[in-house]
Amino acid sequence: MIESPSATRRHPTILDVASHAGVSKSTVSNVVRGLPGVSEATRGRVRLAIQELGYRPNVLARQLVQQRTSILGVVVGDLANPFFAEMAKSVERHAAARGYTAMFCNTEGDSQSELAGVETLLEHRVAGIVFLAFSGDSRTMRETLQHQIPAVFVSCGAEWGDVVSVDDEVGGRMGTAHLVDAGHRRIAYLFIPELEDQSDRARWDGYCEALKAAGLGPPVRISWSPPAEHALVDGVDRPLIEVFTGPDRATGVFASNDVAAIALQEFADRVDLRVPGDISIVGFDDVPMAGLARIALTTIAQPRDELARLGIATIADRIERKLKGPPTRTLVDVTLVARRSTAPLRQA
Amino acid sequence: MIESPSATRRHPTILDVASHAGVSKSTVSNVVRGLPGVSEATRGRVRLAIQELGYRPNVLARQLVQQRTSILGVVVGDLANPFFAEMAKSVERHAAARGYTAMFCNTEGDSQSELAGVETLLEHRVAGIVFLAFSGDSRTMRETLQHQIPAVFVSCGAEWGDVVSVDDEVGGRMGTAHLVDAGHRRIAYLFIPELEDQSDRARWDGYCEALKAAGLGPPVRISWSPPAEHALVDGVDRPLIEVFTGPDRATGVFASNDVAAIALQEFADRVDLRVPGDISIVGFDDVPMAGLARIALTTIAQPRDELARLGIATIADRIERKLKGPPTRTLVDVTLVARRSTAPLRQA
DNA sequence: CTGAAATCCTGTAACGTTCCAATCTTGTGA
DNA sequence: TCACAAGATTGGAACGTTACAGGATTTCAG
Repeated sequence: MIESPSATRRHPTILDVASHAGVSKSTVSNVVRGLPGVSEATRGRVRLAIQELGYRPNVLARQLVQQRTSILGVVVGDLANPFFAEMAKSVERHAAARGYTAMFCNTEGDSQSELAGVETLLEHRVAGIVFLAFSGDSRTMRETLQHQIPAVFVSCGAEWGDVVSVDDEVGGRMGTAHLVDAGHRRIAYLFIPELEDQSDRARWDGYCEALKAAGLGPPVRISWSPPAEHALVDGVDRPLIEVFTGPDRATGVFASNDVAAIALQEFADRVDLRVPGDISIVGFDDVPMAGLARIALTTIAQPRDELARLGIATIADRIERKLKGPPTRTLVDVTLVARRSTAPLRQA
Repeated sequence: MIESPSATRRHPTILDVASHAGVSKSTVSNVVRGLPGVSEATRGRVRLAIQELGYRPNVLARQLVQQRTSILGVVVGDLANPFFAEMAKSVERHAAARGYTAMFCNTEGDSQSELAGVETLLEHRVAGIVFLAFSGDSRTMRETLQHQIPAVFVSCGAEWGDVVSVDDEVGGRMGTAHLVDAGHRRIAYLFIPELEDQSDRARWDGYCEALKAAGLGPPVRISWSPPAEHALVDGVDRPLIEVFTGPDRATGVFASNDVAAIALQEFADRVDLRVPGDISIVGFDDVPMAGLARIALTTIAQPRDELARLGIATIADRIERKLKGPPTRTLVDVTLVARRSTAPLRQA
């Protein structure tokens, strides 16, 4: 079959199929959707016509008349971040399994572009929104709420809406306690301010509690923007290295996520601090990289696929009205994976 | 403003806005789209009504009548693979910058789900498809071609359509030559069969040429499915370790991508082979992880963001008919990043 | 035969936009 | 005061589908 190269032939519509098969468009529609009440003979003829014309239903038109789409918006903090990448992949798979198509939008943790992204999703009349990251910006939230579109927050807290997540506070406590048990007395908390969300704050709470429970303190908060050699330590700008060399130096660090933990490990390598010799590091998430022998990061593992599965199940049930009533809160368990980035404190 | 909690109020339409502002729907449409020919006074009234009702245009309806969407389908091999994750992020950003929304679909390198994904994208009447991975399956290709929808292949070859990519053959040659220059005489080629595409094959060609040019050979082909201790070496199933311990052992490996290279490095670490002491490894892609001090992988770097930018520019130009004529082929340069996974061959 | 039920099929009215030709204002110069 | 142009506004016809009420046709028991 030769076609004129530039003549962009229009898509055949249900009407073309109908006239080609000698039936009405309603019948074609019924065949396409596999509804009963069409004779085998007609069904065959219609299918043949569909084949011959290369007809493909126009989802747009369908969705317009049905007043609902099967698209799920997915808000991701940073697609290039391994944790989000894994989550995004799982979410996409589970969404597809339930008949939804995922539409991602990437927000550099920036509530400005988060808002723009949600706006775009709403214009596309997505059936619901899955937040894998949520800045907590209240306007976005209200926008969404106001339009009565289901939203689920997976692994990122929110005051409102269905939440599927690990118990971040417990995780924070476990990670910190692991360091305490190893004899560390001065333990810092590391996080990346750009990406901080409610989950991080809960992890911080867990960290504080664990410290308190062990009679240690006060908490030390290191906020670090990755490429920096300096960091904001408890609010004052300090060369990062001092945190681990001064008289009151920290020997343990609980990081609110693996990316931060690995970045710190990298920093330590560069300035000749030993991990775990000089610093023991505990991360959070258990990204695939953390399991490499050369990284060997002790971390708090989240069951990513399970979170994605539950998240999709929750929002799908909301959309399909199988789930009604007040927001639900589903928590799944976290586990500590001990690797070689932590060790008992060397006695001085 | 109190709303009944379960009554999912319908979205206001352009007609609601029109009657609320006391104008016709056409005028509202003109205001929304920012067309000229609307008096300032009316414009203001309409904007107010939009505000008050919380109107948001329905992209579906717009696209239906306009016969085109502003959605770009993006076919990704594996979102969790760091190379694809970075590319996906860049692609999304550049697409958004040109007014397009990206719709990803993940195909586990499996041409079955690639086909299904493309099918879904076509049903959504995407304006074009960006392939970040392409199995080369001819039916998919023909499906797409047949519907006259623009497609661009970014960093993955195809016999047909616009291609934006690095010169994989040159890359393969450079990577292999780096090992040759370091004195290695027996150099293997490592790849992951599940994800092999035309780019990989071009890299293989480059590898073979470099070997030939140096008077070395024959090529050794290791196909490896990640968690395995065994591998298909030149077609025969062998314990992977033998490749690096036998009498004719390989001392250098050129891997067709960083993920494979890092997996091999991990394997080497586990079985006590030293990198680069016993094996020198060169990867391809320069994923972020490769730059970590603990990984320090020598690799061929692709300018990912540039590829994404050019890819989006190409397909956008096709869609907007600024680019006509036969398929284009844009090549961008590749650079060797020497790190610590390669070293001169130890003299035995 | 007849009437009713079952089966198969169809036509019309949405859905929420954009496009376009036509109409209604207004302002201006003669 | 009028004719005319320019500007502002409008109504109706698409776009490709689904929903649904009803129209044919067939089947079958009485």
